[in-house]
Formats: sequence, structure tokens, C-alpha cells
Amino acid sequence: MSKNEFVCDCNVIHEDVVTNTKNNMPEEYTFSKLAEFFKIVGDITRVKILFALDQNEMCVCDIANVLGMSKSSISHQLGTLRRSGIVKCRKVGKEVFYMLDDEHVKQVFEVGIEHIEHK
Amino acid sequence: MSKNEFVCDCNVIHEDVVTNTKNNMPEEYTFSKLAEFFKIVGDITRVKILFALDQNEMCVCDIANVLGMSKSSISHQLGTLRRSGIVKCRKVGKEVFYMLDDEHVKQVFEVGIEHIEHK
DNA sequence: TTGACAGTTGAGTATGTGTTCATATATAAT
DNA sequence: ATTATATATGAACACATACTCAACTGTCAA
Repeated sequence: MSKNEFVCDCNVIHEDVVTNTKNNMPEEYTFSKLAEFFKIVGDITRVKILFALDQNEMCVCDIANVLGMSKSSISHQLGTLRRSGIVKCRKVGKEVFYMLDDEHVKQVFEVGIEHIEHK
Repeated sequence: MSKNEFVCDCNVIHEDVVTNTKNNMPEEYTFSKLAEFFKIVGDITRVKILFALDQNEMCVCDIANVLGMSKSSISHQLGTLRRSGIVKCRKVGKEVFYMLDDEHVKQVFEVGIEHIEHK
């Protein structure tokens, strides 16, 4: 217990780097939110939905047609996106129009596309 | 088969929007790459690793200590990050130093943090 | 050569997740 | 009221994935 105040099975190789980095790490909550956000975008169906909604607000049927998928599946994914605050909707009669909730989503696409084009 | 040339069980509500959006959609490969990239970043362990490597290049033991996790687990995740081209490494004796492979990763963090702070 | 150590890797397991199916809700039209 | 339609939702299934454990490779030191 003299030199191992860390909760893992490793020796500390570069103790100064480890200590400094530990001190600079944001709190768990920040990482959690960050990862959750990217995880939502990191699904091919949802990324397609977001791309479509970046062009037009659309109802569930429209999106299902654009992606060639079932309404149920799209509705589930829209629920996920809505609960994550990435998408919002307005109801008009029987139809529900979905749109992007956040202007950052466009920026997310740009960064991502820039990355994959850079490779 | 007269009005349903789409591969799903829905009626087309706004056919013009659907057709236009379909025409503007990038190819499957682009979406696939885009989603894959965000999926990799969208894990709390990997996002922590990337944040740490954004500050210093580090060996596996260092990262394991910073995150308080096992070397094996970190090594697995570093393999994933390396195979995705997000991280690269250099070997020095027994140690393997990992670093960010891509200058866009910093930008990804910025966009993500901006998003979660905006909420 | 032998032992110690940094790191990798495959198998196993537990958990998470995306889609489908069936059903429910809500609104509009007849 | 009844029917049709647009969407939502819970359960179930199939598949993916993050961690652990054990075994392995490669490098350094004695």
C-alpha cells in the first residue's frame, strides 16, 4: 500500500504525467454526457435521420420512405433522438413533424465528414 | 404496385420532400463511415482515453492508472481506436506510447462539449 | 537462461441495443 | 359511432460490445 494508491493492477510508469492528467480530467458527468451524445449520433439509422432532417422537417412516414425502413423502427429512433434533445417535433393533426433541435448537429456532421475525408 | 415503389409499409405523405431528400442523401458508405466514427467516440472509456491523449502521449499503464481500469481493458480499447485510425502508437522498448492520430479529434471534443453546455 | 514486466489477444460472460411484431393511442373522415 | 390512418410503445429476439480472466509475445535485466 506504500506506492500503490491507484485502483488498478498496474505500476505507475510515468507518475508525473499520470498525476497531471488526472488533475485535468473533467468530472465523470461531463464524460458521460459527451459519450452519450456521440453514441446517439453513432448509429447509421440515426445519422441518416439527422441528415434528412437537416434538409427538411419531415413526418415519420416521410423518413421511413426516405430510409426504406418501417415506421415503427423510425418512430423508436425518433423517440431516442427526442429524449436526447437532438430532435424536436410539432404535431399537426395526425402527423408529427420532426426537426433538428440543435444548431450544433450541422457542425457535428461537418466535423465527422471532415474526419472521414481526411483519412 | 401503382403508387408504392418504396421498400416499406408506409404511404407517402409528402412525395416531393421524400423524393428530393432521397436524391440529396449521400451514399451508404459515407453514412457508414460517419456513424462508425461517432460510435467509436461515443463510449465513456474511449472518450476518456482520447481526452487524456489530447494532453499527453501515454503508455498503456499510464492510461490504465488515469482511468482506474485494467491494462487489458485499456489495451482492448486502444486496439479499437487504432484500427479506426483515431489513435496511433510508437514502441519504445517494452512500452508502447499512444497518441492521437488526427487533429480533428480535438475539434470533435469542442463540438460535443459545446453541445452539452448549450443544453 | 531465467525472471520480471509491458502489452496483446482470444474466449467467455453480462449487458446493451436495433429491429420486428403486436398492440395501443389519437386524430380525421365517413 | 365506426373506420382508417399516423404514430407510439412494450415485449421479444438477435446481435453487438465492454470488461474479465487466462494465456501469450516481446523486451529488458540479472
